[in-house]
This record gives sequence, C-alpha cells and structure tokens, in this order.
Amino acid sequence: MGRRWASARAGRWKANDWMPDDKDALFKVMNEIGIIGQLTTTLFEARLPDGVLVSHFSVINHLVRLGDGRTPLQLARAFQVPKTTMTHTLSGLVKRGWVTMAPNPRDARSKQVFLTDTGRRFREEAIAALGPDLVEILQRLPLDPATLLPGLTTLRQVLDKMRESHD
Amino acid sequence: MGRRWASARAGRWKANDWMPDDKDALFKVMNEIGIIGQLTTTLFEARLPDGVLVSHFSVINHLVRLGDGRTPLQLARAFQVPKTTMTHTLSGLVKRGWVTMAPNPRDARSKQVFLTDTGRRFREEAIAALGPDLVEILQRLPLDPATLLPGLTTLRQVLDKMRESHD
DNA sequence: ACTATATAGTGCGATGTCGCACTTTATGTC
DNA sequence: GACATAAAGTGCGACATCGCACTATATAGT
Repeated sequence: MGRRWASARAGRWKANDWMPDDKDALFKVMNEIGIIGQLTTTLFEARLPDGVLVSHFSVINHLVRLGDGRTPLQLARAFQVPKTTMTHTLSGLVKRGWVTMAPNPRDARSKQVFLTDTGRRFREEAIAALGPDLVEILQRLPLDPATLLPGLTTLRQVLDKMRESHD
Repeated sequence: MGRRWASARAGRWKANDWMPDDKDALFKVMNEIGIIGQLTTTLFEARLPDGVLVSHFSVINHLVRLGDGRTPLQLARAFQVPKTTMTHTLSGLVKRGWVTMAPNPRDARSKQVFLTDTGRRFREEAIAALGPDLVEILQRLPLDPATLLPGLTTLRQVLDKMRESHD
C-alpha cells in the first residue's frame, strides 16, 4: 500500500511563526494537499477489490484514456515512478488478466502493454464503485470543485517544470 | 518510501466523457492533488538527510508545534496511519536521538514521546533546507498560494468528517 | 473483588516502492 | 563493420507500510 504522511491535520498553524506569509501559505497548501491525497487514496482503495491498488486502476485508466500499446517506460514516466515499480505493477495487471504484454516491433528491447476486455470492465466497475463517494463529497462540499482546478493545475505544472529542470 | 500514484499527469481529460460535470471536476481535483502530493514528497525528501523520510519530519514538526509528551497512538491518529506504522517511525526517531520515549504516568499501557534538542535542531535545519525550493516555487507560481488554502481546507475537512462517519 | 471487554503498544509476515546491477538491444563514432 | 555508450526491462535486496495476533493494562458490569 502506499504513500502517506504530511503534517497532521490536527492543528491550524499561525502564520509568521517561522516563515514569511507567502512561504507559510505555500507550505500549508502543500500540507493540506498531502493530507487530502492520503485520505483520497484510502477512500478509493477501500472501493477496489482486495489487493487491488490505486496504482493498478491508474494504469488501466491511463491506457483506456490515452490508448494502449504504450511501453512500460512510457507508463513509468507518465506516473513519475521508477521503472522497477512499473514492472511490478504491470506484473500484477498481467496476473489479473487486465493487460497483456507483447514485444515491441519497433524496438526489441522494449514491450507494449495492451488492454484486455476484462481490464476495461474492471475500470468500469471501479468507476461505478467510486461514484457514491464522489456524490457524498459533492453533497457535503460547500463549494464547486471546479473552482479549485485551475490553481491546482497551475501548481502541478510549476512543480513538474521544476522537476524537469532540476534533474 | 511512500505514497505515490494518481492518474498520470500526461493527459488533460475531457469533461463528460463518462461523468457529469461536477463529479468529473471533483475527480480531476483529486487527481491533481494526488500528483502534487507525490511531487512534493519527492522534492522534500531530496532535501532531507539520507534515509530520513517526510514521516520523520512530520512527527517532529508536529511535536514542536503542538507540544511533546503525546502518546504514540495520539500521533498515529493525528497522521491517519496505523499504530504499527507509528511504532516504526518513532523507533527511527529514537535511533537518531531526536525523541525519547518515557512511560506514561497516567496509563501504564502507554508511553509519551519527548523531543530532544537534537530533534529540534533537525527540524530547524530541514525547514532551512526546504526554503530555497519554496522560494523558487513562489517565483514561478503566477498566483498567491493563500487563495487556494480555504478551498483545500474545506475539502480536507469534508473528507475527514466522512472518514469519521464511515468507520 | 471478579470477570469480560476494550485499549496501548509491539513482533511478525506480506506486500509495495525503489536503488543497484545486470542482460539485451539500439545508437553513434571511427 | 567494430566498438563504446546509452536505453529498456528485470532480478534482487533494502526498507516503509500495514494487517493480524499477542501481551499488558485499564475500564465496565455484576
């Protein structure tokens, strides 16, 4: 299972305790994001079959949306995980019969990942299983999630660019 | 190391592909949040000494901000991790001399976690080490992070409440 | 007081993540 | 074409996370 950890949600912090306002605000934003990401993962994973992780769904979902036939390395890059991790994740998908691996005709070192019908069906069911939770969140949330999206996307793009330029 | 995985950042999705607008927007928000959380963890961990994880910093930071003397279980709850995970994390902190564990005088089953001077110094250094990255993000970010904070906090609170009411 | 149940912490085993090193194949240089 | 270097994928080992089961202690009901 996965990733977790940010600052505990239990405490609201005072600004200017140890940082200027804007750094402090950014730090808090990243904190909240870490916590939300953790809670989201837990929530979603509870709706998936036993032993199936968000990583599995994410790869299948990616292949459905952007097309299969991708190589393992392309997938690893898309998800920002080491190739060994992708190897492991893909082996789980193969074991469950949700994808098949074929040699890549363009490059004998490489492979291609293809979806099976069972794999597509798994995605449909996972999405359906998550639906009620999304509805409940929307009911309780006193704001339109769409208002958050542009800012988050911008932040993600900035972080992505930094990652590229740093390594 | 830790948590990762969301949908790959590589593709922007069309609304109404398979969900009504608001569900789709919420799903995208959670996706972006997952990716940002992952990138943030990677970034921060690169600034920490070898083998030191965000989990270590988070616990120390929590103790500095909200006061030490907490029990391991209180910490586990604050961070939403199983108690076994907290046991493991704390053992790492003890090993590095950043906290000490003492029996809890109020409850002989329990313990209390106390910061050491070295532990406080580690926190200072970690924060200092992260500073330049925060500055760089702020320079590249064409918006004030403070504008994101209220919405994220609200979303986190909703998810927190749901967790409580579900289990 | 006695007993049943709940709680705090931990050891252990299973599994996910990821760095390192290796094999196989591609690419670039001469 | 021969050779050095790079890239794709995987085996292996280290380690983090976490469920299960266990011990020790507290609490509740009688």
